[in-house]
Amino acid sequence: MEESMRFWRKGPWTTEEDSLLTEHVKLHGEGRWNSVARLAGLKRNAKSCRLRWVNYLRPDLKRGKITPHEEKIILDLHTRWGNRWSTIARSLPGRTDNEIKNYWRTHFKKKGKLNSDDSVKLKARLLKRQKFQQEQRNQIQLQKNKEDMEKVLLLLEESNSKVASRHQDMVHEEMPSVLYPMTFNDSQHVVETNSMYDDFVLWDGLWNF
DNA sequence: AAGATTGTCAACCGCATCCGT
DNA sequence: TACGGATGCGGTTGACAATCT
Repeated sequence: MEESMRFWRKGPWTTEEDSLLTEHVKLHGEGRWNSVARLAGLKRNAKSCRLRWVNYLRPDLKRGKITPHEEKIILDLHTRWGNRWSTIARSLPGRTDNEIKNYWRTHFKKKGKLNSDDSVKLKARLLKRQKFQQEQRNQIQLQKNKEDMEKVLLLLEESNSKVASRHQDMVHEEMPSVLYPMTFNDSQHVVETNSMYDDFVLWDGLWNF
């Protein structure tokens, strides 16, 4: 109650406030931002303290411009996740969600409006690459599954044929689920891959929507 | 040179979710 | 299980700088 009546300072942080907050977090660690504000002698609310620390004072922050490599990652992940900035930020050590959000808005959102064709082409290129990578992963998995199946069949052949035939159904049921896809033929596999791709496109569209 | 426009980024706000009681 | 406070997230704002006319 008393806290809500308190007059909180707003606007840009001063160097004194920064050092007070930094010292306090160094001593007591992150979290409990309400008490941080009080104990550090700051006239700032909890949210303001947390934001200042996370976006500006944290020692592991990377300063300077977003590199082309980071830009590529941002584009890639935004295609996949949409505006989930904190999720994207986790893949870019030293960069904050706020930074990435600002970068996206200034560099891509407007460009998208001015030249939607370029944006569409870029997105299509990224999707194509992702589809290719996904198919490669599927191929690897398929190959692995075939090898596993051959091992299982070998074991089955080695066992008594009568016992094997009596328990074949059971063995199949107990087979690890990861082996199931290998029962598909190639054409079925392509269908499965394409439907996964369609799902991805659909979800991507929904995110952007 | 000066005003207008655009770009950048720190900070705020409201809402959602988490977590302890 | 319900409630309230703490925390996190994404959208938005506003101040300042840079660029344009």
